[in-house]
Amino acid sequence: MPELPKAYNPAETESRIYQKWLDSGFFNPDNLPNQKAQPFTIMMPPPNVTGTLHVGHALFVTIQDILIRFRRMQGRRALWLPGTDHAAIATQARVEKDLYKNEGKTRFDFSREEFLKLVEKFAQSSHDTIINQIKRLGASADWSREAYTLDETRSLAVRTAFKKMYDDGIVYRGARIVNWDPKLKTTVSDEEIVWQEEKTPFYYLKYGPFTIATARPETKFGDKYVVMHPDDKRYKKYQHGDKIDLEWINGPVTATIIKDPVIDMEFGTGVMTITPWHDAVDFDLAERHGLDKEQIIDENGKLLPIAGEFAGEHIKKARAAIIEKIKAKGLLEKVDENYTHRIATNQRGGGVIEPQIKEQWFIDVNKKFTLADSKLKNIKSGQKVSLKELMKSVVESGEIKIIPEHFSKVYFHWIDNLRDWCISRQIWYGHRIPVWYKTAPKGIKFTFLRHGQSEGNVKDIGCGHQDDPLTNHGREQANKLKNQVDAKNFDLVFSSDLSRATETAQIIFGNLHKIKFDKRLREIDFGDLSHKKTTEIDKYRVTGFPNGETYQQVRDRVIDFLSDLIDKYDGKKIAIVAHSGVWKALEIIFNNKNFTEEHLKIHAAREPFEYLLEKVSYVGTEAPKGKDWQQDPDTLDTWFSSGLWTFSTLGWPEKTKDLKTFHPTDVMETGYDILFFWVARMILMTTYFLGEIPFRTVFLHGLVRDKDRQKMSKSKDNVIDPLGVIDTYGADALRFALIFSTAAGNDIPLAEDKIKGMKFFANKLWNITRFVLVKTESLSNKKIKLPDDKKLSAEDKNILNKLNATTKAVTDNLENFRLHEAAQEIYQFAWHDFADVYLEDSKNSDSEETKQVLFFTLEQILKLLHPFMPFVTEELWVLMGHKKLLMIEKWPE
RNA sequence: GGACGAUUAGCUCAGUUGGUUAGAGCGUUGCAUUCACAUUGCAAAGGCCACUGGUUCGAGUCCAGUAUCGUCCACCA
Repeated sequence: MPELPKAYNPAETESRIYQKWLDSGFFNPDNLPNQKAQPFTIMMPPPNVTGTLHVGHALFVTIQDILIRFRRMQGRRALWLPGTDHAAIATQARVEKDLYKNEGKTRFDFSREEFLKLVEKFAQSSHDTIINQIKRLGASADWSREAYTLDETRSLAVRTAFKKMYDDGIVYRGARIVNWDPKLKTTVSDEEIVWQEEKTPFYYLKYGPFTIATARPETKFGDKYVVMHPDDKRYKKYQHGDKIDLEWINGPVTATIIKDPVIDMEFGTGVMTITPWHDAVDFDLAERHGLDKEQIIDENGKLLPIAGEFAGEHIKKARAAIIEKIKAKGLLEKVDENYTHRIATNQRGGGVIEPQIKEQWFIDVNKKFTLADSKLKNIKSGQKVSLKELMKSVVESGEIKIIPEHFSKVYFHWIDNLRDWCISRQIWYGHRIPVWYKTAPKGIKFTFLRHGQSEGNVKDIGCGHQDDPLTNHGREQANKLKNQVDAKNFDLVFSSDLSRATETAQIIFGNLHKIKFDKRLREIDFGDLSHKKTTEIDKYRVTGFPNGETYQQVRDRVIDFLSDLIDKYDGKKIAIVAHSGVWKALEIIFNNKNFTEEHLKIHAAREPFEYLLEKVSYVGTEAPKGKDWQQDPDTLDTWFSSGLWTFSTLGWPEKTKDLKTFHPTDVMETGYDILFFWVARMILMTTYFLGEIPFRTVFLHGLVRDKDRQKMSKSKDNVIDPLGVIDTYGADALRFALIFSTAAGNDIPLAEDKIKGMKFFANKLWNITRFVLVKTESLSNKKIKLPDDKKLSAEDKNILNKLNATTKAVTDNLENFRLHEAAQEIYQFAWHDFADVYLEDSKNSDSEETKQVLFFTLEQILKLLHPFMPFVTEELWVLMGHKKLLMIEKWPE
């Protein structure tokens, strides 16, 4: 037997062992011995490609690797699928920061393509770094399946997802108040905002007979509503809707009194004016009362012409001058210099958020839709549900278990307060929104003329068959229309069929125009649904139309037709003679609208109806054919693609074997700080798209802090660099220190002493093995079988009993996610029961049984410890003479 | 303002469904050293389990309240 060094050397061992594992192929579940075994899946939370490994990564890698290695040894087909996240805003902000620091440039000094190349280059090198660092921790992940949120498969998943949500009316475009970052020039989600305390002067201004208080006088130019609580006795004499003329910053304005209970009577004077364009509360209030909204500040944070002489100035700089003017006009009553309030800033890049009303894409969390195919416990296939209800249901039913349990409450609370999710971002790096627009620069003026009634069967479609000629009554209707329109005004006339519509058109236009017939127009048919309810009609978007067509088929045809018109007839006036179903289709589609009562009224009428077509939009997974289509410049919130992670990584939307085998996944292990950002979004996306849960257990870990419970930060100089730690103490020591003695969900204080202690433990194992090997050298039969009970000494029995108890405890604790307890059990047994006691006693015994118990017990210890300290255990396993890898040894029972 | 946690040895933390004498790591003190390991071993000191009540045969554990600390969410015109 070769002489072993006196101390374990992790640096020499780890890379060699890792390569051995890689060569074995067992990280890939397809290569594991038992292909019929139950799978066990964990999707790795993809680290951002923004930087290098920190202890947070080390923690999640450790926990997940422990779970995976444990289950793999239990014989499960364990898949740990790794990947990285493009982290749109974070990555772009990082590159922009470097660019500005090194070259003094902004992204607007480059073309979109040039800039993206820079970001991609950075992302690629950052990716390589972080992946190699994760490997150094011993991660037994299946690198052959590695995914990236921005790679081709994942991008297709994103586009497919967007399109389906759009088709279901879940994704919509709307003008709403959003968090606008003037610095990065993008919207930011509610979750990405951090609040900072700021001491600022608080101005009391005279607003006619009232005094209003504000910290932001620069937003007040357009204020023309003054709001107070309906129960406020001080302002009893003013009625809701009263108008008052008063002198304001840039001259006289007429103010309107609004009474609303949202006002806090105790705060300030109990009266405020509102700025709906730049404040979420004011926006809601304005929406409630139907008030005007006016933009004061532009996208760069500069004042607009409404500010008069201050127009064009940046709000920060303008404030002092504005206050001077207010003072000069005698409108300043007093100033409170000791006022603190909180300002919203962007977590990434730190710009001060200036709310704006902007056209953005949203996910509607309250809209009911039909979940066609549900495998969920409390939701039946075909049931109508909202995303909120879905998200709640799967946790309430216990299908998804959150550990520690109290986070369920936090989760429910969050859902109750959830607003529609703004998913569009005005940055460049990320998934571009799969919507294309074709614009008609001059616009096409449509006039819709409903054709007269025809003969034939009047079934549920009220106007008969489209190939039937007009009735006498139909001719009367056509003549009536003729008197209502001036035929000379039109450049072009389309009819939707060759019979009654063409006949109607001929009556109206005579020989003035050649009547064009377009087959696509004829085939566009939403039916005459005037007599139905809107909810019934809207259903067709999901279930298809009475004639068997899907909404998407009809829509694509309409878009194709309109796109052709834009190519050929921009600036023209076109009359379309058709039945109401056609018009409805056109209008609804090019405006991206749901059916409304308003549509029904219009289409029930027989009067000509005008519409200006300026733009048509197409939503699809690929760009539409034809010229001049412009893709939406916005990108998607990074969490949109992350939300698809558990199934996009398995190849969705293709129906892959992997998807069938490994989904739903077993465990989602991540930090509690991204429960809302990510975990909730995965539940939303997966239940919606797959009708099943993304994972059975959510296992949340805490934040790693320093020994004094302080957050690690560069400025405090208390950052523990995991790579430095690995170099000094070994990956096993770091892993063990991270999970030892900290319960799930709690923050983890990590001191260097703790890691050092764990290195001692690895070394202890090394020397235990050295001793056992020397002691058992004479054992001829290395295939140990437990000796008969009768021959065993009291010491032998005692240690075997303890081993048995430890094995049970470790297994039980691992199965129930009590990793820290499992670690302590095995630590205690290996060191204080086995080494301190039994091993010492064994020095006085030379019996065959003792040697066998020594050898057997050590084997079991290495197995139990392998998930926690994979490197040293694997190395010792080999030194004990085993040919097969420890990583696929059978877990002790 | 709302929600959720925490309070156990000098320090950092465990303690699963209530059940004998409350545990670990580090630190402290004493002893040991040709021994697999000084990156060690043996031993010891150190706790009114925040406080006050309650439920129970029995409470660190369950309930109510108080205090202190922390986290998250909303929001301050």
